[in-house]
Amino acid sequence: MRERGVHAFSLRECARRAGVTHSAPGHHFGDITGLLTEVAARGFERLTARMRAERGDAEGSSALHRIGRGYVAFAVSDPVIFLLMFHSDRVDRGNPKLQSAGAEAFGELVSAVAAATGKSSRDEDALRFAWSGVHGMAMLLIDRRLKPAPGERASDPLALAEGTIARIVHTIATFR
Amino acid sequence: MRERGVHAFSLRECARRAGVTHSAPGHHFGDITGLLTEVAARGFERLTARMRAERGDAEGSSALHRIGRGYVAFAVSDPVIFLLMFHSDRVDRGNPKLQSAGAEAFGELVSAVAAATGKSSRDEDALRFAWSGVHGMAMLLIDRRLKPAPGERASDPLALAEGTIARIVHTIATFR
DNA sequence: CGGATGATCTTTCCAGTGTCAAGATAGAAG
DNA sequence: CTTCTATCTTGACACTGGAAAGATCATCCG
Repeated sequence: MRERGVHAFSLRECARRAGVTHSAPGHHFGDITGLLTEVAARGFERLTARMRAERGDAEGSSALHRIGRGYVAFAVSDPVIFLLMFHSDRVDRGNPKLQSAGAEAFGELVSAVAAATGKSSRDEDALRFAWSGVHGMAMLLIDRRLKPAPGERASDPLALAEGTIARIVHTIATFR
Repeated sequence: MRERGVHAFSLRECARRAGVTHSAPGHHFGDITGLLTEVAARGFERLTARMRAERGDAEGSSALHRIGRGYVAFAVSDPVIFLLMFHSDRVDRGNPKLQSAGAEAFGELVSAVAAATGKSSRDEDALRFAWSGVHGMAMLLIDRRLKPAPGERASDPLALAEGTIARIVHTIATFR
């Protein structure tokens, strides 16, 4: 999948590399959607882990900044899986494991936003704002749609995100 | 494509519905990537038209708000094509027609951001912030990942975006 | 010990797919 | 009247996902 994109992924090639016959995968995952759904679910688990690691024990708006950085970093480091997780029409969105893995990742964002706003009750507006900004950043970076400003180094795509993330966090921290 | 997603699109079924034989499309578009690329390019032309129509003759930060609304509205009204345009691995990103159509759509955003900031020189930070926010909003709405706040009607997905777009625009208008 | 059970994988088959090469058709150009 | 070009067809090939049926084998239970 990483080599040639989701569309080029094939059960048979997958089985070949695993050293089994072409219908062994079908036995374990039902069909190709089942397999991709499992891969996506594990992707969400990895996203959660990445965000937690990046957050560490940070508090306040620093926590949100780091969660955002972890989110974008994960997307950039594994773009094909990230796209599969969020925007592929080849996964089963109703799958319970996928849903709960997604919800857990989302929970990290919720708690970080709460840390940044200092509010006890969930602020849906702040959540939407934060998620949209960070997710859009991730998607645009994946597609290499953002160009470095004049004088800015482009070597690390994450560096391009840093300023925007800071701006998002700052805006949220001053939400009223 | 709209009926069953990009992954289920088939040249042969396409030809069947067009009333021609299975390899007529190949003659016109080379291969399936060529056809999808053409569809994506026309998608960008429609996106541009949609944003222009929504902007009308608005000026200042109102212009940016409307451009953002047009962007999101297009994405929500034709999600499969929007996804194809931005994040499919089945289009040829190097295609000149696709690139120029994309650049023209981007130009609308650039000019709207300039209108909102009032700056004459292009502000890359503001651009990134605006584009990330609006694009992320569009993607999350497409995937139905945003839930209405308590007491908020969910009937129209665009309504969920309105507040966030306003917040983005306001933040940009006060960029310094 | 010995049979039942269930998990894992294989074999075989089918309809469907993208792509290619070669040919047909027909209108326009000269 | 010939040539050219665009459009499409015919026929073939290797590949795909999936279904059905069977093989192998460890484990459990009496």
